[in-house]
Amino acid sequence: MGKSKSPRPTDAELEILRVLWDRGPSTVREVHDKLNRSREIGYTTVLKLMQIMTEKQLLSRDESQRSHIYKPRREQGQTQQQLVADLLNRAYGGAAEKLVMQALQVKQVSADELARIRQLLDELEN
Amino acid sequence: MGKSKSPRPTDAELEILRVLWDRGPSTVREVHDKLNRSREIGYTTVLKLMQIMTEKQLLSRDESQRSHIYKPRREQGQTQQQLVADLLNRAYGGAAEKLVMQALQVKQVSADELARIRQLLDELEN
DNA sequence: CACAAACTACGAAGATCTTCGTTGACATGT
DNA sequence: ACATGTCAACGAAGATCTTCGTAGTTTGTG
Repeated sequence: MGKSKSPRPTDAELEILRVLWDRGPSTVREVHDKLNRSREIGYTTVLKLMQIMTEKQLLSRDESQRSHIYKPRREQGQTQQQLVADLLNRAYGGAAEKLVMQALQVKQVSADELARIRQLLDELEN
Repeated sequence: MGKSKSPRPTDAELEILRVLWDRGPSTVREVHDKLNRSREIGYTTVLKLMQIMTEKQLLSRDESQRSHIYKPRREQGQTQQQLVADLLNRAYGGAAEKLVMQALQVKQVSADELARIRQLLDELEN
């Protein structure tokens, strides 16, 4: 045993991942500045979270500088895919069609985007 | 204070909701029997969860019989929609297209289902 | 050099989630 | 009417999440 597979990121963790996806590899300071613009949160809170995420293997960090530089360990798409697969199983019993339907109804999707989805449907047809 | 809006169901709560969606209104015993088939879980654990869910307004119950009968307070679709909207915001920054794409790639979708999705796309075009 | 600023590490508090044991009320069969 | 089984209520333990204060270290500046 030993190897625990990487767990689903929590809400706060996902907030941090989103910043890193957006900015690329960043220091705690940078992440905190970004988050702090939308909500009040202490610097050490972010630091602690990022340390824990590193333990959990959600992030890796470069410690060669005094200000460590963090980045996600898995690709954005990979994490998102895991999350959507998870929701699919937990809430839809695996019925992807239903999930897709509801996602499309929740949010306005542009004509361009609809077109790209159609294209994907065509590819899936084979 | 007082009126809190109904929170996102937790994992264990969602398990219970799925049983109720499946079976319709049910007693704790019935829900427990169903859950217990797939994993080991105590009767009072399920009872407690369902009591809490009732407090949280996720369920309502009929107490006229000795064995109370529980049912979800919101429609299945409404809850699912809330969950998918939530994931959309938390993990995709609202980009429904991306979520849809990844959902389709995660799970095999039949030709029938693809057709129905196409139809929805057509409707959304207007 | 000495002081201030910025950084990491650590511990701990409070909230929420999940789990179950215990208790007391009620029902059923003999 | 008593023994057995079923039920709801409650409390509490242990896990995880989120938050931040404090302490100690390194860097930069006068």
